[in-house]
Amino acid sequence: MTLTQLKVFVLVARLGSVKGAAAALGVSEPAVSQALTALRQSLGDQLLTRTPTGMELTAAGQRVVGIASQMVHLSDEAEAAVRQSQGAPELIRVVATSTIGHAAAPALLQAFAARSGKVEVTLGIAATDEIAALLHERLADVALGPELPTARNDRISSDPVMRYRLVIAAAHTHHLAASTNVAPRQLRDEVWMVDPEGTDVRSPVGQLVQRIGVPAQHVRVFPNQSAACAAAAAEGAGVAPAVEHLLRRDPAHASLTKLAVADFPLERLWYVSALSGERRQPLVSKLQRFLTTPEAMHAMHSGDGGVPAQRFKPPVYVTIWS
Amino acid sequence: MTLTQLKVFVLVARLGSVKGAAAALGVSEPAVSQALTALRQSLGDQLLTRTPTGMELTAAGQRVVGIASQMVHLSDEAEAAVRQSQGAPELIRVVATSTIGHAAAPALLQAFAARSGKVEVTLGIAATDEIAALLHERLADVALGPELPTARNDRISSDPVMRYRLVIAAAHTHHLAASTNVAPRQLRDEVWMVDPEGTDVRSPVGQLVQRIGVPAQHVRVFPNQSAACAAAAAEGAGVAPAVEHLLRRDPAHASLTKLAVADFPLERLWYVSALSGERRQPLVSKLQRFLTTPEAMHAMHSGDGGVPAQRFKPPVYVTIWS
DNA sequence: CGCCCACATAACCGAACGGTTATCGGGCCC
DNA sequence: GGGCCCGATAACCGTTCGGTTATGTGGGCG
Repeated sequence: MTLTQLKVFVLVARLGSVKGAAAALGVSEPAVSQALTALRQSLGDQLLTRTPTGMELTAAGQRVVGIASQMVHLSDEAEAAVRQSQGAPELIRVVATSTIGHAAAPALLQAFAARSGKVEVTLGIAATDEIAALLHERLADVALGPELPTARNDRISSDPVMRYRLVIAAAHTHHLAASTNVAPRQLRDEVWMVDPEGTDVRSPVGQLVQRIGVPAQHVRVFPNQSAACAAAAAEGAGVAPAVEHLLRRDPAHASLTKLAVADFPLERLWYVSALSGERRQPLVSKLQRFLTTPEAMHAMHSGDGGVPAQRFKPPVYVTIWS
Repeated sequence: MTLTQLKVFVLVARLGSVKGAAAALGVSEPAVSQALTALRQSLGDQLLTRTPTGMELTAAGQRVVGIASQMVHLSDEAEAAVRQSQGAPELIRVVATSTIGHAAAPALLQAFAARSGKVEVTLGIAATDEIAALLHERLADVALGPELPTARNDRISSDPVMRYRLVIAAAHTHHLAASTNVAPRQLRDEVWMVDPEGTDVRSPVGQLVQRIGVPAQHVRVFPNQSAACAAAAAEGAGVAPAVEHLLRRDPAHASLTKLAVADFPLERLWYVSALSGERRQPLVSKLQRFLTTPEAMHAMHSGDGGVPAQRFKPPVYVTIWS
């Protein structure tokens, strides 16, 4: 399997004709035909068959053409990436879960970048179980979020870097606001206002929602925790799980109270995760060390703004529904 | 640039050592070193530089290693795809926007598959502006949804296949339920209960929300239109834009009414889109023809169930936040 | 029937790929 | 300063790749 062979295959599949592909590539017809034969042999399938009306994809060919097309696309992209980053600063690509990614990471990473000199930091948001894949595919260098399960023999290491407390926020007018001892089960019929991480069964909030047995239609998802808190404050009903020290600097803070739910505040840890088996990028270790410094703590509590986070939503995907 | 060169590069980057990579691959050290040199020349960047502690990625190398890793991954995947689909049925991969994907497409595609014999149909959900990319990358064969803008010189053709009417549903107890003439602007302060497509500014509902100027915190997103309608019915407040004929067979139908909003019901069309410049897959044309038949109309109105739709959320991505 | 069109195959060729062994060169460390 | 470790380079070699021209082969169609 060769990139040029793949390129030829994709073109023939598109045009439905060897002749057409040859013309498009400016080479002779047998050249195309041969490239196809070679690919056929190396993959063990005809990929394309002759029909009266042109060339048609086999079942396997249909599956392969999408993959091949992307490989071709990526080879172009690699060249573009090099051209574009000649002399560019060092790059560290951080991915975080929703809560930390919106509320804490921007300020933290800005402080880190400012302190490290010529460094470019990017920040993406993803669900917990996407994060492992992103690290493995080297689409992200390091992740901030809950501890990643070290499933099978994958080589991801998670180290705790920061302690936080999860509280249940609600409006002052909430019917449980005055209670001094709320049982978690009492919250089952509340409307839960959560950020996207709240739908992630591997996050603390997601697990909580699941454990209590909140019905799905009572869970309202907001783009971030701040919006969820604002809604809880505005509507005067419903509960919004929130990170205590982030809540404190939230605009809605004044009109919210923490419910006295048993077991709360919940003590949890944020972890920094990266591929461990291999040589860690120097910047990754540097970031990890930075996150445990008082300077980082201060940056998180004081600042907002900084490196903007965006949903990890690239234009194109690799593997389709499988 | 060769696949084996990329494989070598990724391995060296991981291990931070030429020697280690050579050992891992079971080849001599110069073989690895040379592969690296060749890649360096073809890309025009050092990619990896020697340091006292091992090999370190350059700025360009950092960008390339993720891309290279995926190309290697994809080459494996291509082989797996062939093995897995020897003798498998023909495949047609449909992508649809949220509304049609959940409510109409499953029944339609099931009817199509049943009628066509040995065919495998998969259905994915994506936002309008992801769809064009998915078609271009050949990750989907055909799309159902709104008309796709024929931007630049891209070769996507959109053809109308089905007419539908958009209505504004609300609970019988809604304060505007009895009005016989509601101006759109009156709905600005309502809570809008929408499916994910409602957040897509290129969908009819998204445009409506934007045009009326509904503030973001008044938009509640539900996993599908049926859930949004159920919430509107249950809460007795808020409005849920819905497709009229799909609403008719919705469980919440009995407790909902259509508001008499000016300009409503809105007449719209669903389109089927595919790459046009190239040879169209026979199955795609077949599906397109099928969708205009009375049989398809009947399937959509009667059935639910069928081909299950899932969010287009693969494990791995191609392009990073750029 | 035989022509024609389009893909496949054959035979051939230069260049690149992927591998080897041997040698050079540049930091670290004793 | 002298090893020593590790990567780069040199010289060499067989195989594959990607291309050519020439020659099958097989299915519509006049």
